Amino acid sequence: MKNEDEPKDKRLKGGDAQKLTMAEVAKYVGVSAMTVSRAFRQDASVSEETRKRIMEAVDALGYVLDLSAGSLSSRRSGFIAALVPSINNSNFSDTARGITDALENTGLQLLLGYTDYSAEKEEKLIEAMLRRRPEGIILTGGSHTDRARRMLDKAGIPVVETWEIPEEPINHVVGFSNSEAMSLLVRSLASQGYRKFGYIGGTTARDTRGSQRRSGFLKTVDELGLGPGRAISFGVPPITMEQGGQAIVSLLERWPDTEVVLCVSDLSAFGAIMECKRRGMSVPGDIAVAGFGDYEISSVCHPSITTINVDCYGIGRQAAVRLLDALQGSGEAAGDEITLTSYRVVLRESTQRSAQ
Amino acid sequence: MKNEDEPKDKRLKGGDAQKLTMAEVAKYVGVSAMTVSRAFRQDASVSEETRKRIMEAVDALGYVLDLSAGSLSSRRSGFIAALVPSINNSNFSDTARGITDALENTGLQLLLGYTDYSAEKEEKLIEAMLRRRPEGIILTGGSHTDRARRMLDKAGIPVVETWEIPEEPINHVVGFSNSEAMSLLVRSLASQGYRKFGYIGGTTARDTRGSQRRSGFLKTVDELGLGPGRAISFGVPPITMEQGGQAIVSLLERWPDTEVVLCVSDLSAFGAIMECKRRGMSVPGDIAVAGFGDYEISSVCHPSITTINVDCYGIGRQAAVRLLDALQGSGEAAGDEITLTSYRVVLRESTQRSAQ
DNA sequence: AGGCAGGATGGTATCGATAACAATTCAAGA
DNA sequence: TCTTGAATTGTTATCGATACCATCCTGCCT
Repeated sequence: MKNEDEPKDKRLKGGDAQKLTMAEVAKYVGVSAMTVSRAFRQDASVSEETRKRIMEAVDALGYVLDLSAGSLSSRRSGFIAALVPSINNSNFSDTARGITDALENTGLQLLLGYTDYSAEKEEKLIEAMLRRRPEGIILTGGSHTDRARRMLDKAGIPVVETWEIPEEPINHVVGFSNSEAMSLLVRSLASQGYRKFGYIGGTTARDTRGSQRRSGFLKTVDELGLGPGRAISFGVPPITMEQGGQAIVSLLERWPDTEVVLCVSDLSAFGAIMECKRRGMSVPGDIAVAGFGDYEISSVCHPSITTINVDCYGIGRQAAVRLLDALQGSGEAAGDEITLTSYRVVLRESTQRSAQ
Repeated sequence: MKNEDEPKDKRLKGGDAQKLTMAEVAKYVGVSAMTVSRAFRQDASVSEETRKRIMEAVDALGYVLDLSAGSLSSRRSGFIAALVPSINNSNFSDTARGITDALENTGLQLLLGYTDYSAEKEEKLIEAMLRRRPEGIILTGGSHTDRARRMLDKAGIPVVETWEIPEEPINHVVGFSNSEAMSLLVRSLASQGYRKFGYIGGTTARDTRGSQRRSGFLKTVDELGLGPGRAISFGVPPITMEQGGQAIVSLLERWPDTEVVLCVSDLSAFGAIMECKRRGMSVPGDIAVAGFGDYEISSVCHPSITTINVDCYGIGRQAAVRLLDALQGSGEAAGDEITLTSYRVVLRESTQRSAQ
């Protein structure tokens, strides 16, 4: 009764076999489609022997599970959406990596988008993502359009905002205060004896983390009684290394006696340092420079660059864990939490005071 | 007890509205679900007036289209899958950006995965992606497991391999010969007068592009009669800047008279240069260094780094265009094509021969 | 006037898997 | 021996949108 003499040699040809469905696998094995479906999950109750036979058939036929059908009936898309400003920025791609890694073996897949630092683009992306019915969504920053907030609210899925502490969080938060982190860097350098502080970075509303770092800088310089901070702005994000170089030139033209320059990110700091060297200035001899983010480049660069180390990977990882928690124990712990991630000052050569 | 029933401002207040369906929008407007469905497409025949009313209702109710349902019945997932070795590498994230940009306004969404330079991980990812029934798939490189090839073949969707020219292409190819590109760089530097060439990079099977560059180097040095090339290997990809620094130290210990060192990528070249400077050596005075990939860092660095510029963004963009072509004119031009992308030598300070 | 093209809209049957529940088997305990 | 229930498998009804075809209506041509 188990002899199936149907021809089964027309596989490996692609195209025609594409319409292979679970029911056909079931028929091939001699069970119901439901049993095949169960064989694909780990928790389901299927006898080892049946599962083995099914999996052999799956292999022989080259069947691939169709999740889009499955997610419709189970009402679980298996997606987590995440939006970052840019994937070219290694800080954010580290975060994306953290998310992906945390999602491993959960059956959830990451749907990644980049907003290009634009709230409008973010709004569009959020809508595009929600159309896929993600089970949760991770955002960068706390600045969103009204419509975006409404859509997120209505979607009824957990939301995690990352990389900063929004004034009005939507739901969960995993991040740190960019302003305080920058403040810490200022104080740290002040305690090394630096007095005349310059800053390179934008004020644009596009990059709220950048703005927060800037205001942290200005506030702290003020608090320390070190006169008004000297700040230079340049183009819109994403910031380039080259712009850092241009900016430090203007800054030093305007305030030649500046002792140390803090930059919104390591990338601009690197650009600034390289431009200085190109012009024959010594760093930190003539001018000290610090960055933010502790990119790989900063430890390798000569001089190595003083910076704030941020746990980019951990932000992603923890954001995903928050989401998973919210999805599992949905009944319990409905509280929106703020998870603070660590940062620390990394003093390196670029701000070393020469012994004198 | 009544109070207990009250919702305590729980986050999921949109929960009830979540089950909002197209049929309900239709009822609200007084049309059929089919008409609502049509209103969401641009080509469909719906009167302007009806569409306006529907869209107002969509807005008022906060309805969001459900693509997972749509893709099941239309049998078009709206996904394109792309696998890159790493998203932390800006060369590949540029490619991802190229793909995303080319997909804009096509109604297709990018499903991105990273293989971590592992064929096994690639195989798993391919399966995970195929479960979402992507309409096309973009891979990096031409080295895949047998099972991966079988799955791709059976999937019956267009495949584009990128970043190199595989010996046995699956389908479409968008890339360039890494070996020839490296060869061009060698010849170019030889014509500047360099004679003693060193190379930094791995031989690992994980990074086929790296291996190709290496063999291109060795072959060309040999062809030019410049003795056997001096090659140093180091750890597994993803290569770090720091490893570049370590590698050049070993290389110069072993072959102190080396005149110029070529690196598998700009990142290791940068690390090598910085390490030299740290040790008080001048680049290019004492040793010349060149990279591959023309990362942002190379033009900003001091000294700026000689490299091969690769059209990373264009690779992504063209790969996506190939895919779109294959999807549209599926009847015509079934031929698998190889699209060559451009590369060029960029001579910079790091290999400048001093006038003497 | 009649007829007909073509735009606008509705009705129904899917798409492929899974939830929910029913049915069956088999083993162990009363 | 009968009962009970856990383990395994089957049946049916969806999930929510869209393909496909039918219908209705308007306006224009001969």
